[in-house]
Amino acid sequence: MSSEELAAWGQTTAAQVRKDLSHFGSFGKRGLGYQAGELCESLRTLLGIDRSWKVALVGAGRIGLALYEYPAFRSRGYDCVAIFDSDPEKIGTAWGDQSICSLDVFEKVMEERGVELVILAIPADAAQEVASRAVEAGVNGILNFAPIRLNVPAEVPVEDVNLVIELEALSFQIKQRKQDV
Amino acid sequence: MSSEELAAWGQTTAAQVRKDLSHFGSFGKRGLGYQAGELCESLRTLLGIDRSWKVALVGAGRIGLALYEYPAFRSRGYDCVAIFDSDPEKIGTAWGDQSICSLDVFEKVMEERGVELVILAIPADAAQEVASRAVEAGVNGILNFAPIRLNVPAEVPVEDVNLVIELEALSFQIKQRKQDV
DNA sequence: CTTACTTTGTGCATGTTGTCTCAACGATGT
DNA sequence: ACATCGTTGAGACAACATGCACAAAGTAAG
Repeated sequence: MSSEELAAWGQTTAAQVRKDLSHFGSFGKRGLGYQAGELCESLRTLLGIDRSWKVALVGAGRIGLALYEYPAFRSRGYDCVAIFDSDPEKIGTAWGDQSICSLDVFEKVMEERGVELVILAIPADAAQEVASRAVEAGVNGILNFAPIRLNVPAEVPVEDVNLVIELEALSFQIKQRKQDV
Repeated sequence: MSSEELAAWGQTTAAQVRKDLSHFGSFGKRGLGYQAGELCESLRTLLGIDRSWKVALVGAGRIGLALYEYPAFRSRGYDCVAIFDSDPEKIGTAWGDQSICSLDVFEKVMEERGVELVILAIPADAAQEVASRAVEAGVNGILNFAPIRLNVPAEVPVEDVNLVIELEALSFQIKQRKQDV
């Protein structure tokens, strides 16, 4: 597969593909292109997705449920090993093979089950506190759905997913294009 | 409110705040700072979020439900005026005040209700077809949760939300930091 | 009025990112 | 063996974003 082909696939340019890949090493053969399977495997290793990760889900609301049931999740090696919620009515009930835990036992469960990633699917006003406790408990990274900027040490990466901002970005782009015309 | 204060709030530098704002005009008063309410209003207008948008939700699965029930949605002016699904068992049932429509009447409903934005919360293999039909029906923008790169004309903006990529980005960052140490 | 203080908006210098171009290299065919 | 073709990897260059520093401008106090 040539860089040209990869570029078409990823909506970018051939030069960009080659530069990005060469940043990590030399994967291609001149005159021939890249060996797809081999390249894929190398990239998986480089990206750290050649293994499975232990994930805890905080927040058993609708967003939490949608994530928990999302098939691509497990198939890509993200194993949900714990679910937490603060609602007493939910605690003790189960989703699939996971029973929902109280936040009172957060630290204990996190350590026992060796959680590496935390997904925050809770309201903004509770997110910072849970994030801090997760960091304290030694978590490696946080995926944050709450609409606030988490304050955590720089060595703990945070990825934010903010649906409202996504929609607002769309609105802005639409407005821009209408004005251009 | 000074640019310094705004910068701390948004985790950036004062110079960055001033430069970004000055890109759109001159909002501040020297020696005084920015008048928060006024600035907010100006930005809302500039971003195109000073009005409400008519949204159609395609896909009445768990992700669709989570989005539909997300309170920040409506409170920010995104009004869901239609829900579509391909599952015959869901068609005709209702969520709140919206009954779920068949994709057979997609074009008709889109026009009747004046839909401006489409949210795709459906599997990857159905997303491209619906996206094309939405463009054909004159949609202004697409928020895409399906894990594929949609092929649409450049004048229709698309925002992608890909949860797996988000997690993989986290995995990569974690791996990087562990190696640095 | 004048002086001291605060804060913006912008020119400039620096670093990062994306694009173009081309020599090096491997494969293929004569 | 040799020439030709196709493709990579890297260096040069342009475009862009970021951070710094300062003049301009406005406030406040004596």
